[in-house]
Amino acid sequence: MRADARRNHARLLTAAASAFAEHGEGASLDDIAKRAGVGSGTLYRHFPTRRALLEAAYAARIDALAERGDELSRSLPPSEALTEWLHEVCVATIQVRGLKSLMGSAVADADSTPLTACGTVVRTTAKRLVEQARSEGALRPDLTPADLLRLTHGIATAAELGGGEKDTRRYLDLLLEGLRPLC
Amino acid sequence: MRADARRNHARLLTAAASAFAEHGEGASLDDIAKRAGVGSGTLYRHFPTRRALLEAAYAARIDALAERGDELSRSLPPSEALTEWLHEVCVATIQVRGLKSLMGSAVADADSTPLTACGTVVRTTAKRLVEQARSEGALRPDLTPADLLRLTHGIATAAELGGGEKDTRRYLDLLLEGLRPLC
DNA sequence: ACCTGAACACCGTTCAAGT
DNA sequence: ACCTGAACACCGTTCAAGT
Repeated sequence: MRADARRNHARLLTAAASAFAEHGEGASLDDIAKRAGVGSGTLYRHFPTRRALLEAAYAARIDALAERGDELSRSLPPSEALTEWLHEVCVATIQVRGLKSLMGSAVADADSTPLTACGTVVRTTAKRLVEQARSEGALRPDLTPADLLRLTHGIATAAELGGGEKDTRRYLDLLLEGLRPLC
Repeated sequence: MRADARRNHARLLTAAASAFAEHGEGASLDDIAKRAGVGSGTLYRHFPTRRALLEAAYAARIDALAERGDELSRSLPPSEALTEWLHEVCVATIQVRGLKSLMGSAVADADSTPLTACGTVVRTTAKRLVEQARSEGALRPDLTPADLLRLTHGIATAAELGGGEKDTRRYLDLLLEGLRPLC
């Protein structure tokens, strides 16, 4: 990769991050190219689709979420670790502007949407946490990690329609009540 | 209202309905005006915002949903009537193209989004069904009708990310499990 | 090998002119 | 009172020309 290409790539990423933060996932691509000081063609060369740019812009945030999953599974009992991690996914979905649609397609059915890098990372973490909670008998056996991620995304959507971040815990707890094995 | 105005209004509504069905809520307004055989200014005169047009295009569908709520509350025990109605809301949200964002803003917090006609109708029906289920002791007392509508919208979102309509029942049942009073 | 930016297509929105 | 459609602004996307 040529030096100027590498530099443009980096400038596009920072420009994209701030534009998405300001205007959400629909931010103008032309504006992003301008902020980065490159021609619009250069943006398309590096990131052929809006999704590719979104994915790249939030890769670090997604990795941080995966890292948090590992931390939680080390420091808490399995079922609490899972609960807490799903809550953090909810909060990130709501409060990080532009992340929502990316998370949505990351947890969508793999047959209908091609699996994204973000999807792989998030599913891997979910899988580990779910398996640990299940082996403790804290989770219905008929739920896949993908089910849980989708339901959590739904809860984030619901909380966003309500009071925002302050409803995430309450709504998630209601859901998780239904996910426990029947008593 | 002048005769041609009334005619244009009607033509715009049918054109909008088919365009939204084909291309979702983002359908081109210019294309809708063309299909209706009117100038674009006429569309804006009748429906100043995209939301106003969406609202008008789906008014009948929303009224039908309210009507179903009344039928269900007459023919089923309160808690089943509520469950069944919420399921029908889910199914409509997923399968009627373009309806989703309208339903979303209909159940959003009234402080952040001005209450729509669709919101009023849907909330009124939810309120009656929730009150009947609650008086039977079948529902947590800390849940408002708005909470339930938001959670249901979240469930529809989750099901859409998964297998579509075939997951609505399963996901909704999981949620409703958590909404029952603690045993 | 990579970049630039003009060019094209498309869309939303407004408004002067028309009936 | 209502309609028309040209005009403007804005955006996504491509690609010939340039280094």
